[in-house]
Amino acid sequence: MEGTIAAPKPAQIRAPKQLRSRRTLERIVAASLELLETEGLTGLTVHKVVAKAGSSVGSFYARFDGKEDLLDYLGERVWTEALERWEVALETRDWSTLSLDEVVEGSVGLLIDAQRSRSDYLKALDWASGRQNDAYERFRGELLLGLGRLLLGQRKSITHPDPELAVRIGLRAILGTVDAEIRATEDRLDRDSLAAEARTLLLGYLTGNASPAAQPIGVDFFDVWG
Amino acid sequence: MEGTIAAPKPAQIRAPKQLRSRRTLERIVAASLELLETEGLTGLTVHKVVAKAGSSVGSFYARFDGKEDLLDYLGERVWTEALERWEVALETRDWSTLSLDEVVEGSVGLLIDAQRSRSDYLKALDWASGRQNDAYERFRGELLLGLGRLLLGQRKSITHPDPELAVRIGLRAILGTVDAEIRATEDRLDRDSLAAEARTLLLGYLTGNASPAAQPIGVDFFDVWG
DNA sequence: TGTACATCAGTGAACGCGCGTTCACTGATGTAC
DNA sequence: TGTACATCAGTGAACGCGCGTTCACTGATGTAC
Repeated sequence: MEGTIAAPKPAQIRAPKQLRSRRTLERIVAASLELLETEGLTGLTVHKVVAKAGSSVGSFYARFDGKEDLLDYLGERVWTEALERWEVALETRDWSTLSLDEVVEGSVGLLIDAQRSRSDYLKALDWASGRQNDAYERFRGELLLGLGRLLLGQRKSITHPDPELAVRIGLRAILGTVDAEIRATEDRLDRDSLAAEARTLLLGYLTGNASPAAQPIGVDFFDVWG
Repeated sequence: MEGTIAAPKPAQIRAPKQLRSRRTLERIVAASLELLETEGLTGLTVHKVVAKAGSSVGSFYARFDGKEDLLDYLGERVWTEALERWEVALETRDWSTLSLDEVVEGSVGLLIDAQRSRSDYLKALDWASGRQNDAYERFRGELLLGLGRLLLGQRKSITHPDPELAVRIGLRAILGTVDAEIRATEDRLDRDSLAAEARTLLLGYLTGNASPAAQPIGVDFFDVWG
C-alpha cells in the first residue's frame, strides 16, 4: 500500500489520421472483444478478427505492428476506461464527511460493481491469458489503493493494531470474495446480499464490531457502472 | 455449500504396460510441468516436451491421443495428488474436540499451505489457461466443502445469523486473500502473519469477536505440504 | 535352455494445416498552386 | 475551380514458420512349447 504503480507501458499503435481508418480501428477493437468473449484467447486470430470486422489483414497491420500489440491495446482500452469510471465514482462524493461504517458500505459497493462490470472481459482475457494482465493489475492496484486511502481516512475508528495491514488484507479478502462470486456458475449470490456480507466482514475485521448492516445507504447511489 | 462436485472426467490415456514406458511417461509429465512453469502454456509444445524428456513424438502419441489429453492428464495428476494430501491433512486430527477458535486457526493454516504448495502450477496452468481448470475447481470445491463442514461443526459458537452463508463467504474471502498474496510479486506477507490475519478476519466475521490471536496452536502441526 | 512369434516401446522424417505477417497493388482523401 | 501530386487507407493472394500429428520402421520384452 505505497507509492504509485509500475511502468506506464505505452501500448502504442500507428494512430489513424482519417475518420475512415478510425472507424476501421473501432470495428477491429469491437470484433476482437466479441471474439474474446465468445471463443476465448485461443479463438482470437488476426484473420478471424478482420473477417468479423469487415476489414482486411493489410488494414490490421497498418495500425498494429502485430498481434501482440492488439492485445496490449485492448487491455489498455478496457482498463483505462474502467479507471476513468472509477475516478468519477470516487469523486462523486465527499467521503470525508462519512463515518467508517458508511465508507465501508460505499467501498464495498464500488468494488463489487467495478468488478462485475468487467467480468466478461476478465473471464475472457485476464483469467485466460496470464501475460497480458499488466493493465488489469494496474486497475486492480488503483482500486485497492484508492479504497485503502478512503478507509485509512477513518483511521481513528479502526481498532485493528495495524490499520495499514488490516486495510490491505481486508480489501483483498473482499476482492477475492467478489471475484469468486463472479466466477461462480451456480448459486450466485445477488449483488445486495453480497454487498451486505462483504460490509459486515470488512467492518468486523477493521473494528471488531461485526453487527449486521444497520441501514444500507442505498446501493444505487454508487452505481456508475453500466 | 451442498452435495458433491461435478462430473468425474476420466482424462484417460493409453496405460503403459512395461516399466520402460512408465518411466518414459513420468519423464514426459515432469518435463511438461517444468516447461509449464518456465515458459507458460504457450511454451508447452509436444516437440519441446519430448525433447526435454529425452523421448520422441512417437512415444508421446503412444500414450496420449493428442496434446489436449496431456493437459487433462497433468491437471488430473496435480490435483488428485493435492486432494490426497488434503484428505490426509484433514484426517490427521480429531477436529470435533477443538474449539471454534482452534478450528479456524487450523483451517486457515491448511488453506494457506494447500494453496501455497500449488502456486507454481496455479500460476502456470490454471490462471493461464482458463479452460483446463476442471480439476482445479474440483479441488478448490473440496477445500471449501471440507473446511465448511469443519466450521459448521462448531455451529453453536457462530453468531452470524446465517452460519452456512457466513462460512461460505468467509472461506472464500480467505481463499481470495491467500490467492492474492501468492500472486503478489513484492511486499509478500510471510506465511504466519498471513495466517494470523486470516484467522482474525474469519473468526471476527463468524463470531463478532475479532480479538487478535490468543495463542497460536503451532503452525507446523498442520503442515503436510512439502 | 532354446527358438519362434506376438506385443510393447521407441524413433524421427515427413506432412499438412493454420497462423502471423508481407507486399504489390488499387482507391480515397488531403494539399499546393 | 481545376489539375498534379503526396499521403493515407484498404485489399487479399502469397509466404513461411511452427505446430500437432502420422507412419513406416527398428529394437526390446514377454510368452508358448
